[in-house]
Amino acid sequence: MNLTMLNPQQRLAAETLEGPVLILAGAGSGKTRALTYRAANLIDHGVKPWHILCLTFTNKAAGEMKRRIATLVGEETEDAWISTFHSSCARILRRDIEKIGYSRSFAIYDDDDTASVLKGILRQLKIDEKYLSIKEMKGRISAAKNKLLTADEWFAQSERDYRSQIIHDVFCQYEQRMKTLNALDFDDLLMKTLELFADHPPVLESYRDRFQYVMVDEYQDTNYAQYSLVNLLTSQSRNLCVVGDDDQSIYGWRGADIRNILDFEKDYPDATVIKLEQNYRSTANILDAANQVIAHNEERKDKSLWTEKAAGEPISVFCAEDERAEAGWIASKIRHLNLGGAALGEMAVLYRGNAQSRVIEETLMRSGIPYRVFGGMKFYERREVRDVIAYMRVIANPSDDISLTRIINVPKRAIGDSTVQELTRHAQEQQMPLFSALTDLPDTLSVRPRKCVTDFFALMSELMLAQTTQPLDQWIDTLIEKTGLRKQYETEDTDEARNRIENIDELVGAVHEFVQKNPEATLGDYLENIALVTDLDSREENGGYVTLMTMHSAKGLEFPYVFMSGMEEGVFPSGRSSNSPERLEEERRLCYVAITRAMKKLFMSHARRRTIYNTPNYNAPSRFLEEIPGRLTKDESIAQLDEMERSRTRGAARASRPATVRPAAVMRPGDPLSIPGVQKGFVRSESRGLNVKTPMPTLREGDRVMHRKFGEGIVLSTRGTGSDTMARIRFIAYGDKELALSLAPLVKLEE
DNA sequence: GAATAAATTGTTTTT
DNA sequence: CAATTTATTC
Repeated sequence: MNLTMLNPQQRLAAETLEGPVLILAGAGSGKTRALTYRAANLIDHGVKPWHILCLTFTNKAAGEMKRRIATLVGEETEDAWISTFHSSCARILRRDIEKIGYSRSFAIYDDDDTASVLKGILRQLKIDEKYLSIKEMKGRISAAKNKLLTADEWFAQSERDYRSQIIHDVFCQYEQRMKTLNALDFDDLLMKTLELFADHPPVLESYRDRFQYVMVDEYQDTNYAQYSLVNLLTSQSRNLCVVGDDDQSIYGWRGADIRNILDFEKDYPDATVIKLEQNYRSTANILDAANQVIAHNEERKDKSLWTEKAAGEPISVFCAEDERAEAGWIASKIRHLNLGGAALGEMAVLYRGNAQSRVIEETLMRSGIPYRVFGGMKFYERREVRDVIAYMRVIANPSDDISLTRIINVPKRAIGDSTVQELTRHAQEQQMPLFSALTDLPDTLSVRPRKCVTDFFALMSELMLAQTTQPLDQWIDTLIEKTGLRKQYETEDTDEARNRIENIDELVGAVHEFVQKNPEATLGDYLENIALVTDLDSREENGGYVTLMTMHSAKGLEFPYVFMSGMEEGVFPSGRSSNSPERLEEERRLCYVAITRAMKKLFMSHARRRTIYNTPNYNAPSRFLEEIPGRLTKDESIAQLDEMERSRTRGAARASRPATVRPAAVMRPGDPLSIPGVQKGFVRSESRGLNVKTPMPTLREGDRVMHRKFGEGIVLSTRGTGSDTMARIRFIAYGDKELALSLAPLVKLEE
């Protein structure tokens, strides 16, 4: 194996093949490279690929690793398991879950599905949602499962008060219901695998024999269940190599336990510890900022990243009037980067919460900048897509009542709520799945609904039969055709309907593609594939669009140009973390993750006024901004004014006729630019005399202008002459406005 | 049973 | 505010 491409630490990581290994890999330190070389080196040393297990958190990371190992060792990697925790567990369970009393055709339920299950239970137990919400219940169950606690065990360690009893009841019902539905939630995938191993030692033994070399990526994000799984598999071979960075632990709220990585050396006193501290990604300025921010955390392993790269450009910081102006600044910067030769695919706008994306989206759309939003409403969460999938799921697993109730009246076929309730009640009495109630009809049902239900059952039978006779790609066409799922939108002449048709077609296309890639694939294979996939996995690098995503989703990615928006107290760090030092440290780690995504240039922005739930908020700049030394930043809120001033003087000097002098523009109370409490940015303008008379710019169609409040815009048209000239201007962030040139604080921008 | 109007309610992050 | 859920009318 040629390891000369690696630095000494990476090389040590790739060469330490036996025994426990801890690789502490800082951001951008080439950890994937070290890991892939290590896997390749194992194979090079005669380890058979099927003895290797690589566990990651995302499909994307797994795919990337698989691809890179393949290029190093050729096509021999097919037999190695390189996949996410969840899909590895699903694969193990598909084989042997019958040993613990489930059917192998089990469905994997996502958040929406489990919420429906819980909703039904809360309704049945007549529990007021205000007393115990679905959201809380989901959280409780997930947290318990992450700690491998059953409902009873959870109750035993709870306060055991009345409310805990209720929670316990719901928890028990949930478990029971999931079993009759033949469904597993995400956490079950791990927990049931461990249950299988605990109850059936020979199964565990077979996997221990198989996986003699185990590697775990992002170890700082493992929860107790994942930790247990890994340690159970490797307790004999002791060939466990984990990679991670305690500074990038950002999933604590989801049960990830940072102690798993902090205590690795306690778990394995003989572990080889390797630190990767050279960063290959970011400029020195960016790295310096990241180091300075994270240094404010108490609980962390001591390490510091360094780089050979030059200082690079300073970090641009911008204080905007409100979130629209912030978005306008971002759009303006993106446009200028793009004009300067940078591809849109090299840029990412990051934010703390998905809700923040909307204003940015609107602004980018208005300025004609192509973008794609990742996270948020995912493709597989669209209603029409879920409807198609629900059909597929019922056909693969007729016990899946949740999916069946979803589609029983989609498209509309006159099976209304009351009929469904009748059927559900009957099924429950007879202890059978809802699907069986479609043939075994309750006597109470009247003639009309009876016919509708029978017709529906005939349709489903037909589809089930077709599924056994047709290849999957042909069958999906049959499904769309016979159900009329596409047709229901064809008659509708709205953008929404067209969009839904587009999504259905895209899903059908995806199935066809899946069959192309896996000719032997069954319906079950396809369903499994989509159950564990997210839209993050579909991101193409260097696409011709700007990437919009949360800071969490950005982990593991890198972009030459990164915008961190909403750098405000209460937004980032999130208001919910302010009362807990641990949570604040996690927010800071998130900030560290976000900063270290940037390769060449980082932009940070905050808004003085931000509208949240329709109420204006005035937030102070984020503490994280203050944790970055001033020598690394450049305040663009002032720079923008400088630019205005420069353009103005230039414009005035060049003006062939005497500049029109206009009366002093006086700031009035209530003017958005003079809200009390301003510390940064535009308030400086007063001291810099920007509010006094300025020459009226001569503008023509197509000119780019900068407005003090509205930011950048393009002149659409002008009318009138002299001091009465009015210009219609399309602002990036604020849309079209008609302004009097003699009054508006406008300057022409030089291209 | 379906279409429409009214009312409610929520916002971190996600494999 | 917008999206979802519930009430009302046909």
